[in-house]
Amino acid sequence: MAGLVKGERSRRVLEAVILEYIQGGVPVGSRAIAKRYGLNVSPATVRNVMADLEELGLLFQPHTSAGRVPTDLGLRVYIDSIVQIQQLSGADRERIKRSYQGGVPRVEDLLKETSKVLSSFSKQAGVVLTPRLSKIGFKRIEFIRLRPNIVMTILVSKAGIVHNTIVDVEESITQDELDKYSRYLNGLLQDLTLRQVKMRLLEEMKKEKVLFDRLLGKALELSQQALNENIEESELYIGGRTNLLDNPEFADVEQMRRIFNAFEEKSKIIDLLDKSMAGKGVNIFIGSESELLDMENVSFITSPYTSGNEILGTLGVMGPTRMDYSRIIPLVDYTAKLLSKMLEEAF
Amino acid sequence: MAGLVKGERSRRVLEAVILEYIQGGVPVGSRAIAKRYGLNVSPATVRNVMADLEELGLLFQPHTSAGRVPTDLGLRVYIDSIVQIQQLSGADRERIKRSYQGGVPRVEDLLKETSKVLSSFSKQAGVVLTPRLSKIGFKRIEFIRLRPNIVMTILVSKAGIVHNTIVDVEESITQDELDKYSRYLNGLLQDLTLRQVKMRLLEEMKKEKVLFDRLLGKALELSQQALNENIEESELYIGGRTNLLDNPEFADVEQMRRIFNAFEEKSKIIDLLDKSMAGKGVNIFIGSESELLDMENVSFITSPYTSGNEILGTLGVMGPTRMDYSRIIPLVDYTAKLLSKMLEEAF
DNA sequence: TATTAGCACTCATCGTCATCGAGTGCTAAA
DNA sequence: TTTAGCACTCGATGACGATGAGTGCTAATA
Repeated sequence: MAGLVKGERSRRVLEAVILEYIQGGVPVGSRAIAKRYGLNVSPATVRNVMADLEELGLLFQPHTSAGRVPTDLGLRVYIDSIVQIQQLSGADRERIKRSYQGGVPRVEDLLKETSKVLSSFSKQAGVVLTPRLSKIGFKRIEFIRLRPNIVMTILVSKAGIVHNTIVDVEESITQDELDKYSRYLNGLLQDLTLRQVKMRLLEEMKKEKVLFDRLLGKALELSQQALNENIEESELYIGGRTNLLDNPEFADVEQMRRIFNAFEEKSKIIDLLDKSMAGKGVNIFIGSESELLDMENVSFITSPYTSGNEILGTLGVMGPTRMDYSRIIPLVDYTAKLLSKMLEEAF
Repeated sequence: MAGLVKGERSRRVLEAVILEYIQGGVPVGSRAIAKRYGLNVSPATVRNVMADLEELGLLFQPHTSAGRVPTDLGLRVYIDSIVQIQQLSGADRERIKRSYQGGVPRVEDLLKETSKVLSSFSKQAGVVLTPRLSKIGFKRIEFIRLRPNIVMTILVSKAGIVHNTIVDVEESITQDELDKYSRYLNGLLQDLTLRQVKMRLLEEMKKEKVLFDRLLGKALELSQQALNENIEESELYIGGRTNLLDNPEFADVEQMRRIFNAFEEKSKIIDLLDKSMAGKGVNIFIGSESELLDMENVSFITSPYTSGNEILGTLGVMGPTRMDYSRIIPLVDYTAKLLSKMLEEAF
């Protein structure tokens, strides 16, 4: 796709149109480009180039006498082969780091804060997909008897993620019994991920001795139930939703409704971010490319974050396709790396 | 204020204007009211009455040749002394109950679900303020050593609300030690509310024996820290934000921005709901009455919910001042009672 | 005296129409 | 190959009049 645009000048013009469009949000004409951007050619020449670019599907003309607007494809080409991503300035990095001040935070708070950091530095919405429970390392399980036959299970991960469930048991159990269960399980499950824990529990349940050891059986059953639901699911933190309202292209209510519906549903955005977990480094979905969402004009810039070698989740920025990619791409990249580093310490 | 409106007919007219306005959202004229609402008077008479009501500040005329619109004061009079709140129909009650299907939920899920129920039945936004931690009953405390000098504390309430904090300790502690602490505290603190727990801890720390018992001292200190923050704060669940986008009066972006900013900030709405915790039964804030919010045209219909005799939090519906009060008031009322009943079982 | 019919008046809304100007494509000259 | 020149397109803007819903006032009526 990089070879799609033939000459240096065409590339310059495409870049100019996009930069101008990103800044102004209105179709951009040949004059403006010829004047600024020091191409040293006349508007007429620019017009010719633009006509070529339009034929290639990179630019688009809303109506005959209007300027040009980049298409999603045009943005794609620009991002893949024209724009050069510079590093974030040292000052910016410092400012981002400073946003995470304070003592040792809980992982959830760290992630929530990250969504805010992303949004405030991008002036768009920041999104952070939490790690799936199945990926986190087991630390401890507790059972607490809330009512005679209602037990709360609390799972704590190595990194300090807490997850609780309510289990309905058929016969009433005493707290003493429950304490025994948890002591037993805490010994058995050290140093596994929750996914491994789940499998381990299944293995154990098959062993013969379970048949003879009621304690064991019950403990296994209970924890199995606690793990049964949604350990493969992630949560989504969204920061700075209202920033999106400042984008003039979202001024009409219909568009806004779609976006805020997606915020409320979350599942669609989660699916999209899930996808981006596979690829390393920064990932970009431009407008219609993310078919999942019935949202035209919306782009995502995402990056997975890790701890050690394990990919835990994804974070990113959501904004209009007309977004300052050259600024936000390094922002997302840096934030992901910073978060990964902070998590490395915690996990 | 009830006596503000002199005659029966005036009241009927005020009611008619409000009903018509709630339905249509546009200024309502004398003809429409004379025709429907069987007043058996001519439009001219209605006009005279309307002029009187305007003088009283209950109606308002956007411009000379337009119909009338109720003012916030007009709505207040209507709600306080005209509208009669009927019971929710049995069918509606059934439908609401059915929304809470499924097994024993966690309290948080129950509250979150409630915000959704409120929004879906009102077609507006539903809000639920969670109980302050300080009000809930202590069940259990656990300490977990995440890293040598980082300890996670987990508080569990009787009703199964889980709250965790991270505490930074100066010298490293073993898990065994921590287990001793928690055993000790769990014995000490049974059957207190968290507020009482906090005070109890302070008392204990003053006793002489603490000076001689290092274990004791450390345990107290640790739990004290865990309780230090935000046990007087509440969380806010908001359901059905996007419903508000359907209200034509919020079509303009500026208004929308204000509202969604409030959703993101939350603190203003929390303050407002906090206020309504004092009054028993349904509470109504009409437009400018809730000066806290810089939101014209927004009303809140709220009600506290309880468990036993204790007021735990508030729930309600947030919508345009032009809202179907006669339907939503009983909805909020019933939902608060239903939730209270469900919580009574849990607490 | 309270109500109502009648009527002139007001004013937001809507469609029409002309103007304006940014931007284009094309042609011919450089 | 580039560019100056020019006719053309078309959305945006604003003026204008027609429309009609709704009013307030006055005089007639019950």
